[in-house]
Amino acid sequence: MQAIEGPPGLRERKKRRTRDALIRSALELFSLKGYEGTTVDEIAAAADVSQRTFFRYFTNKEEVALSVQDMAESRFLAAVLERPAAESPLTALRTAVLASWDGIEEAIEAVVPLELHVRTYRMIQETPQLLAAHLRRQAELEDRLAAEIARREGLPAQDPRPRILVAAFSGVMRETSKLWADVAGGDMAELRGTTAAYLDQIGPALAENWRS
Amino acid sequence: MQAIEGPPGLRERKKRRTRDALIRSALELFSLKGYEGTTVDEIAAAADVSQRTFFRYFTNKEEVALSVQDMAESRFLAAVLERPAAESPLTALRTAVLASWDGIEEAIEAVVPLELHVRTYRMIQETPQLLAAHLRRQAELEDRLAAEIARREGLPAQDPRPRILVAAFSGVMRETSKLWADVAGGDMAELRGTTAAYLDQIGPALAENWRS
DNA sequence: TGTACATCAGTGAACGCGCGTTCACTGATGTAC
DNA sequence: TGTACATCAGTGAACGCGCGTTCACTGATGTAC
Repeated sequence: MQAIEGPPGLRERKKRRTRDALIRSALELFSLKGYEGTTVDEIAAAADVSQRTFFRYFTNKEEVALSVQDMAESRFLAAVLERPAAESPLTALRTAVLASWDGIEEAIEAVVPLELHVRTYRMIQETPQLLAAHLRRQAELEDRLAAEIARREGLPAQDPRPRILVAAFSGVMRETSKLWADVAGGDMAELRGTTAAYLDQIGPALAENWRS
Repeated sequence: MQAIEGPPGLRERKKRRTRDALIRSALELFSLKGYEGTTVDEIAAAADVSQRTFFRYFTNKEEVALSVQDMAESRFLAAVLERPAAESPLTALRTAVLASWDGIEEAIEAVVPLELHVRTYRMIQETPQLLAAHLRRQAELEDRLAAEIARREGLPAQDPRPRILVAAFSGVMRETSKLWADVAGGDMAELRGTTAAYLDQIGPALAENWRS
């Protein structure tokens, strides 16, 4: 029997609040004192819970740093799963990522100020341990995306095309995300524009001669 | 005045031997007891030096695990720098990677048995912390490759094509490397074949319709 | 509406552990004359 | 070939530190009747 999700009870709402408080406290402290300069104990204290409780919500310190980022990636994956089978693989990825950005600012703001999230994104890029963890998660996402595309297209697991496509696509996303945080200062409209422009460059980038 | 590299003296040769001994001891222990199950003290003891000495050669435990892999990547980067400017970007990458594999088995064997290197490669893929560190280094390599291609082609820094090309290319390399370690059991001839075949799939992978 | 019980979020305190660093030092290798 | 000095790889011992875990427990929320 599958439990139908009703409105969350008091217990669930309190959990959500505790979790959000931990994330907010963590990102603020990271922004202030750096990732390595912040201890788990400090985060817990700032969120007014015990250190023990921190570890009930996050299995390690990395996880809280990447939690908002993670949410954005889950939305993207969910959006891909919803694309109609008629769309070509690249079109599906493209429309999915744009769709996943609808309402994302509100979703983030429900947890942390958008501006703090942008600062956190920059911090991830600059902190070797976090960048490494982030890239590993991205690689996991790429695996799932490639599997989904193979499924949609009815391809055998060893066909290389889904993985190659996803790698090129993800490369574009990595670059545009960096521009979004560093140059555009977190402006989503600009991110949409840059992403569309960069995706259009995939074909030319793989052409033999760039000077034609 | 640039010091011309003469043949290495006794001191240099001993350093090289100490370093190689540390790598060999480390990879063997990792293979035997896992990365996290092996301490730096054990590695140093197995190589018959003090723990203090270990940290003169490697800034941290990750670095020794990835050292052989690192060598292969340096060779690739060096090979790219040697490609004639007349070659198109994708051709340059392709010929460079194949060239960098000439004699690589001997270069690896000079440090550790090839078979141990293959087992290490698999271990890296399976150990979250190492995979993360490895992907971060790959990302750094991608940055340098993209910069070199932009330079060759005389492109402004913000042109997205070098980065997109390098991302797609690196995606192929990641996949074929995994196949090399997991399926081909470290056979370089097979790696060459798979890589060539996969690179030929880049174009088709980015085509709109895969069923044509 | 009230009672009895089950669930489970949060606690407090303590701890093991290995990484990476710091100190002042020794002795082998390299170099100059 | 020998002496005097400079360089630098390696040592030994000790330590600070924070992460992540373990224990037995409390009290708030949820549920059944």
